[in-house]
Amino acid sequence: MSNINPTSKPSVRPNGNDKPTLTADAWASAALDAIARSGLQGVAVEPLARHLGVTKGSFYWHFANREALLERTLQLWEKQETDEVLNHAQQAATPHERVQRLIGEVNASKRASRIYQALSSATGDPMIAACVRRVSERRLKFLQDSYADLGLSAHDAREWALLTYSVFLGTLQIRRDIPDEWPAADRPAFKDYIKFLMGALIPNLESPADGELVPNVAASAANR
Amino acid sequence: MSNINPTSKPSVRPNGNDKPTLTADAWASAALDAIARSGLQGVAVEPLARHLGVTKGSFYWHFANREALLERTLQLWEKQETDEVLNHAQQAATPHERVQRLIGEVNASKRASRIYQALSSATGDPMIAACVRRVSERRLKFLQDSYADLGLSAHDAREWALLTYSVFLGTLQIRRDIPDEWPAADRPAFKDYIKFLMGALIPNLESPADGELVPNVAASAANR
DNA sequence: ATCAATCAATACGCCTGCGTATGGAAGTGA
DNA sequence: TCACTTCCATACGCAGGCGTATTGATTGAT
Repeated sequence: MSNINPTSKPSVRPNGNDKPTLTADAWASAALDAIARSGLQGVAVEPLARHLGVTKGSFYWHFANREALLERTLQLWEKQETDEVLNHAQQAATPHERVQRLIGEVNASKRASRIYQALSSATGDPMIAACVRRVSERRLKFLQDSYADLGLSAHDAREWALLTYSVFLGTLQIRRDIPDEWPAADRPAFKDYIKFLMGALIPNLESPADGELVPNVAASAANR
Repeated sequence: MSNINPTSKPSVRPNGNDKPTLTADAWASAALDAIARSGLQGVAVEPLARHLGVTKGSFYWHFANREALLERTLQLWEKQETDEVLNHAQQAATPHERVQRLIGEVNASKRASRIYQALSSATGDPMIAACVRRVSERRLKFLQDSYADLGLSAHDAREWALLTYSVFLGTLQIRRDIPDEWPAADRPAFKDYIKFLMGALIPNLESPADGELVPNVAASAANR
């Protein structure tokens, strides 16, 4: 009898001592690591089994097939992505600080960036595409809401959100493609550039003389 | 005897009528198409041979192995990428217009975006990484030079180039991940957002009162 | 103590892609 | 015409991943 049960089934039987007996989520977690390392093709049953120190016999008890593992892995990723990343910025009190935190997030783990890009470039699988879509839309809406809370109109908030999110995504890719061109986090140039980004990505709302918003970036010269 | 010749060998023997006899570049071109369609794993000898209507026997005459095809394909991509994309912007007279053209390029072919991302996510192969790195560095330097020609200092030009390039890359990814959130090129919201981008990504150099450059984005309210 | 359920190992067949070996057809030069 | 080159087909062995079938070991319940 195979465990076709797609939902959760902890079965975390500590077993007393040495053999923890794997969980479906353990496989999904390992699959996520594999995506970060080797892309989507890293999600292969036999290599994963070897990595976990077991054989295929274990896998096909927990999952019907590779597709099922992929589905579970995507659920795990989507949950982590929205819970951890967005909640971090969500906790910020002011919308101003919320956007700031998201911008600072560009220096976050390369792992998340690699997973995202690996999934994003998997254009074939509609399940993956839908998952990436949901995650990306949620991020964008979060940004748009933040800008709206800053006092921008829906139209302007959308434009600023698109701008900032594209900077976020693009920066992740730059850090991957040409890491040498990106200032290391411990060098002064890093904080310098982050300040520049803050100025460029946060509208200046101080001159509503005619009732219109006039966003201005901070003077980059002030950063030096 | 195999054709280990890595350099060019046209051998475009029209053959008179119906069988054009393939070229190494024909294989490379097909491989590039495959990357755009199915990612790096699309570069497989037998599927490509089927696609071209021949068998492996043809391939292993033109190339030593799959790696050699990849190398040739990367050369082709690098050439097209720098020649076609950058030259288009290069022709612009003023640096201001040069940056504008690059920004407008975000609406360019999805094919180029897919190829770039597929190669970028191939972190394993150092040959691919080096190629992506060269292409990306060239683009960034082009942007930096453009901003420098605009009158910015080397430091400021670098920051603006990083910003604009990240917007460029990020926008390509947004258009792939959440195409519905991106205004279609034929709708007024598109030109609207492009204008917004121009304002946000082109520094305003009109107030050098104290000799310092004070870049400002244009009022987004002016776009409506 | 026994029985059933849980989890995993082993062994098998299948498919697909890589690379090689060999031969063959079409043109080319002598 | 005969040798030789160019380009491709065919056939083969190999490796690796997927999925199945079967068996085995450990545990929990009765």
